[in-house]
Amino acid sequence: MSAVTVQAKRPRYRQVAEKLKSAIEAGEYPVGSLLPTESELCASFNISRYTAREALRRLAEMGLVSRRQGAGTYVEAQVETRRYTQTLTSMTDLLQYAHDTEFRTNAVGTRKLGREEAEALELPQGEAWVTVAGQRFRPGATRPFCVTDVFIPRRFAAIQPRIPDHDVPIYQLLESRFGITIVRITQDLQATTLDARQADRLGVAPGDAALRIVRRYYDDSGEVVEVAVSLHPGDLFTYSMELQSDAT
Amino acid sequence: MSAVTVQAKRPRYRQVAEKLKSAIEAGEYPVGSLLPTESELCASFNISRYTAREALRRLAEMGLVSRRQGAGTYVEAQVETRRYTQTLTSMTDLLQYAHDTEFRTNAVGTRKLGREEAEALELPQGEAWVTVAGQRFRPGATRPFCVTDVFIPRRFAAIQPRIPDHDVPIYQLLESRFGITIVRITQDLQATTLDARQADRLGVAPGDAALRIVRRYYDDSGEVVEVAVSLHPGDLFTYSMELQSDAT
DNA sequence: ACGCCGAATTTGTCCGGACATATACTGGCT
DNA sequence: AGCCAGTATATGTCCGGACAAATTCGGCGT
Repeated sequence: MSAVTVQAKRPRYRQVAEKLKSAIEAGEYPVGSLLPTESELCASFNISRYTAREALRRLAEMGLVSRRQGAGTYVEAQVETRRYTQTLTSMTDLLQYAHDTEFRTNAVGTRKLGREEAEALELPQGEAWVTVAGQRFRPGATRPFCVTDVFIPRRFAAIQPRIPDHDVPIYQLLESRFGITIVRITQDLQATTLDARQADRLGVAPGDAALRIVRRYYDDSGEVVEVAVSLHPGDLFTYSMELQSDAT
Repeated sequence: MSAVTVQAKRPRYRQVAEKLKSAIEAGEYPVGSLLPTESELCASFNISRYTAREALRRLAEMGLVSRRQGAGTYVEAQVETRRYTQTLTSMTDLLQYAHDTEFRTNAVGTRKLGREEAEALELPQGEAWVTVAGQRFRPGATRPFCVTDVFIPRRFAAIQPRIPDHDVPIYQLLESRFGITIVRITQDLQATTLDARQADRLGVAPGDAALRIVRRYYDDSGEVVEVAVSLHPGDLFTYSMELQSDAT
């Protein structure tokens, strides 16, 4: 039995994809330039169009190239950027609130923001917003692990009656009620020191450390559809996230 | 000009994929069961195998089904979970440290963790770890916006000489030096109150609020290859993240 | 200069067929 | 009962061809 190099026999389209990937990495096809056309690849590699397309599809999935009908295959990146993805399925993942936590709505209303408030949230101050204030409790707890202030543009005011005792996140209420889709979410997390009013709402002492999370939800037109500000006592809450590498 | 319903003509494979998706959502094919085979789909929809495969490929990309050669197409989920992805290309994204910030290494060494320390980090306490302590400064700043403690398993001790004035993240050093791949990262963020020693390292007053971030890096075998603990003064640092919905 | 139209080009969709490879199943042997 | 080989089945790889749809670009006319 001879010691054969265990070079796993890879499919042709994979070999072609790897050759092209190397060429891109070597700078042979700079970012923005066009890759050879499918028929050119067929000729130079002596393969069928199926194999060429399969190779290009893999490169596109890696994010190295993009393809446009009628135009060609453009080089998008010189190296494959590893992507880590965070999968959000329910509020549990993003908001980290187990479904059995209890939300108590303290106030729902519509008002214009004061200048200070608008600046702190980086929102236009002239407009009126639907505002929701609430607390969130773990089962059996007497002291909330979160107080939240939510701001929603006035055009979604019809959502107000569904706010108290909602058991899905407000952004999902907006999605189903108004047929919009949240395509982008930003989150800012910062440590702050609680002032007297905040500490009172959280049931802790003023001056304690708290985690402040500002979430902004954007629809496909880029408009803000919700801003949520949460305060968590430092000893009661940890924000955990897990990032998985996209296996290729 | 008549008001024609702009029902865009969709390709056949897309129509087939949508039909199958609806059937899965309706519970016709429960999770774990087998979808019809390609040849069955060819017959029932009167399509070629190419079209059937293309439809199934879309379902697989949506995460609804998985395919195994020789076995068949298994239903993996009843509904498409919207996935939001966070792309990490460089340290800027994950660590949020611009490349022009300056890292000062305070100490590099090897030691066993004390019991308290090991428990706080949820690490085994018997083993020796390479430890790195450092501060990070913004250009021109006199006070650090971050102090970091890094723990690395002893088998990577050879990395130590490359630690001081590293300009790529340590986990990338480990990847290139030891040929490992980080496939999973977890991050825990919490607000804490600084004790005297921590405040001193950060150059702020004891009792101030700080953001504590614990990052754990895992390789493909599930082993921890690095644990990093960062402390950020509340007034100097905001952790921002942006999640993009995967357009389908 | 400007816009419109048609031709050429390029990728997208779809078909039929063939063989390879992984998996599951069946039946016989020990 | 348990192992093993053979067979059937399912997806994976690959080919050749055809037409559709989007894009590009040159030329023509105004």
